[in-house]
Amino acid sequence: MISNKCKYAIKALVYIANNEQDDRPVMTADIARDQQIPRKFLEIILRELRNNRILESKRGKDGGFRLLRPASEISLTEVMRIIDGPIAMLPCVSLNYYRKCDECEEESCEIKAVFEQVRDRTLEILNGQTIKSLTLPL
Amino acid sequence: MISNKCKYAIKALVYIANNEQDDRPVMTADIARDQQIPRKFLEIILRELRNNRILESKRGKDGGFRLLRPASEISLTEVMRIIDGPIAMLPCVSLNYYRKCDECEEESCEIKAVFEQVRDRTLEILNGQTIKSLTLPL
DNA sequence: AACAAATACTATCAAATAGATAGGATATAT
DNA sequence: ATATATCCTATCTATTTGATAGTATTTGTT
Repeated sequence: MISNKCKYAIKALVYIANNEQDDRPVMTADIARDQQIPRKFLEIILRELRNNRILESKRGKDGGFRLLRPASEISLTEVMRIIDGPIAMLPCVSLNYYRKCDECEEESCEIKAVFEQVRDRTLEILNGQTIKSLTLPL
Repeated sequence: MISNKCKYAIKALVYIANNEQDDRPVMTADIARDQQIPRKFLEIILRELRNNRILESKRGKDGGFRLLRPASEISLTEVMRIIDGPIAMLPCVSLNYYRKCDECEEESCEIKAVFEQVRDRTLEILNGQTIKSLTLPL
């Protein structure tokens, strides 16, 4: 399962992508209202995405958030890794958050291979998706 | 990520399958020692698997656990669902633990389709795996 | 009957994570 | 100046994760 936080992050980014026709940044309050995301929680998420160079922010009146890159260059996996960490089902099989298991030697691990397969199939799908590909068609 | 508990459950079942040549049940203490799983925690896991009709137990001297069915008829997904619950990445996309999202209408959900794909590819792999297929070749 | 050895059960417990909320500081357009 | 937005810090509750302790019960053996 991905966390609610991660789901909110993805939905917020898609919302921003869908509403960036003019050059005014998108406000937290608008996203929160339209996507039914708790406003203060969303603030934290958007700031985290900004700290990770997915968004840029503008403070003060007429402030808000804008994508720092084209939506087509923000992959779903990148967002998921920022918010939730590993995508793989086992730490010892994670590409970006690898951690050795305490209790088993990997050479003799019976279950590692299966979860490597799951990881590969999952990434095939998720790597192909970007914020752009999740937006509404024009 | 699957939980440690789930990883332990799978490893314990594979261990039991690998050690059931004679008809003596396999003891918690042996599994815990050989697989480096905390013993008391393992007790809880094995009891849970017994309550879910994966294992049968025998108490008292020479007691222990045995598979209730052939290893080839215990799928990996069944075990994972017992211990960890849903396999899907979103509740609204889970086959066995479906739950509607609070904040969005599914017809207009932008991210549902992707996670349905991930679910299908994941299940293709995991459904094909059984405790038998994870055991050591003879 | 006594004993040893195994699971069954109940009750906790600590740490981490999830999912937020509150309140004030700071920046900016008008 | 003022209104409005993000920024930041602190806090909070509930749940989950991962586990431990201690006792009850069952069973095979002597």
